[in-house]
Amino acid sequence: MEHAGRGDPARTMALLWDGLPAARRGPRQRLELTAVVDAAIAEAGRAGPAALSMRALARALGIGTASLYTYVPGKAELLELMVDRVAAGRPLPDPTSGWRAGLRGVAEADLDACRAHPWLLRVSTSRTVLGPHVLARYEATLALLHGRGLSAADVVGCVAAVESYTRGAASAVVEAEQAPERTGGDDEWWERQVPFLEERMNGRFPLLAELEEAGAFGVSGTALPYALQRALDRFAHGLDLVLDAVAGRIAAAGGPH
Amino acid sequence: MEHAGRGDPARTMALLWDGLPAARRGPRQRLELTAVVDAAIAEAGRAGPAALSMRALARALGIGTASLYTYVPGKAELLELMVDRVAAGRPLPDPTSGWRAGLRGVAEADLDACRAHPWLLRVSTSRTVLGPHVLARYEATLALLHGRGLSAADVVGCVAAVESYTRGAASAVVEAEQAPERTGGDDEWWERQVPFLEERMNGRFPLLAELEEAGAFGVSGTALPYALQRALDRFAHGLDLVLDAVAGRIAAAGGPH
DNA sequence: GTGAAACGTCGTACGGTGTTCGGGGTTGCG
DNA sequence: CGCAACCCCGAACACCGTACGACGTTTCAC
Repeated sequence: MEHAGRGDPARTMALLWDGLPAARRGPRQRLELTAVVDAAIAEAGRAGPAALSMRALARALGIGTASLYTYVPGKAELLELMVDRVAAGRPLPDPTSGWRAGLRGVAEADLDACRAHPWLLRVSTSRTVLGPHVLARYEATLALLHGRGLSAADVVGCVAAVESYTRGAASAVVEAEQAPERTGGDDEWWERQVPFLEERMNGRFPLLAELEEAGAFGVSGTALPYALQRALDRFAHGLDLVLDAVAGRIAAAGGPH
Repeated sequence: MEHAGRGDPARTMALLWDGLPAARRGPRQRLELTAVVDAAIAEAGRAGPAALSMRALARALGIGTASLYTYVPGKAELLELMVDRVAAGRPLPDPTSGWRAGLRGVAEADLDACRAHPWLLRVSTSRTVLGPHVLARYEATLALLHGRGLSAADVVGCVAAVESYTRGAASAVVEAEQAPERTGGDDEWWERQVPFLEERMNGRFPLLAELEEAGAFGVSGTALPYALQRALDRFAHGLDLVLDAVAGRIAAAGGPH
């Protein structure tokens, strides 16, 4: 349903790299492929990640539902096109300001993209969307770590680790961000849980209680809802941790830092 | 749809901690709540993560679809119960063999659980499922890092970072594992992509080509499909990286390692 | 210039989803 | 013993992604 990479790879690759084939016979298509993809992105953003119904998309474009399938083989392929298009919108990392700032920038840009387009987290990662913009970003990210003494496998491995961390932490952020929309109240949910929780876990989890007492679950500000601010704090904290680990590998390899 | 935490928190918490309320009037329910949850887990595992339809679950249990709603307010709450039940099946980390082995064990147990129950990755993380078994696992995981000189915030932050990494890397593994089931062939997909890819990216991504030449995309074995083995290799490599970072924090804090 | 093949369009239909409603049957308290 | 409370469930609602086939348009080959 929400998975990509399902259809004919040849057709998908052709759409990603070349767009719609020029038709020879018959009436011209009323729309450009980019218009379909852009409208899909807008529609998915508006409707939340329950996401994008082909009917609603067709309505927004002013065409019949079935006509969508002349532009795109199916929803899976459309999602792949959307992923590559979003990747096109993010800036490439700047190699002049150092690998650490660059890698942090990539992770933060990915987080921003996931917050703006929550459906990104629902499409496949293993069968990477092999579109031109996705690959260009990957190439530029690898370049940040290239030539610092790391082995080729380590370069790829470190980038993959940062990406995995980003994906996991970003999904926590996105879920925190969307949660209030589902139940209404901002922190209301937590507050309503508290009495039940305290009653049940009364004394059964001493370490949790101790850490809570020590402020381990506090957040850095109150402007945002608690759950969101906590997820953002954790994203930053964990990203530093992962980048420290990469720094350790580079230092061990003896390359320029 | 696949999100948890939607219904009445009181009802959900009561189900998680106390099970079904004892009925006073009317016929007894034919099933136990645990039977419903276990059947749901089995059904979701069998049907893949497209996952669990209330109709199919009711059929497997030999009851009408609507009857399910007398046990559980909705699908979201059922998913929460399933999460807590799966957590109950995983062993708690062993504190005697050191924090590193313990934390690795938690991450690997989480990976195993995600591979066995792919729908785990589709339920919310931010609004944690506050069930007894989930909390017990969290408490035991925090205990691995407690008393090693880290601040309370660092203990929580490091555990959160490992969890985020695990979630991201595990979703790559699970997607690699499920991908073949969707298109049939094991590595067939990659092989079919190659000719298109080489044609399009011809010379546009020199670093990618160089790293590929250097074997950066090789895998540690050929027994498993390529994409899955690569995801597993990356999981292990990145986990070491993250654990190194935690070790660095512990060393900097001067606590017992 | 004309016929026919190829193509875009889209109303309709199919099989699926989660959930609600209302009535009928069963149980157990007072 | 009566009646209120409860479980059960067939049917229906409002959606979803996608396939089919009729219809109108366009363009190429002759």
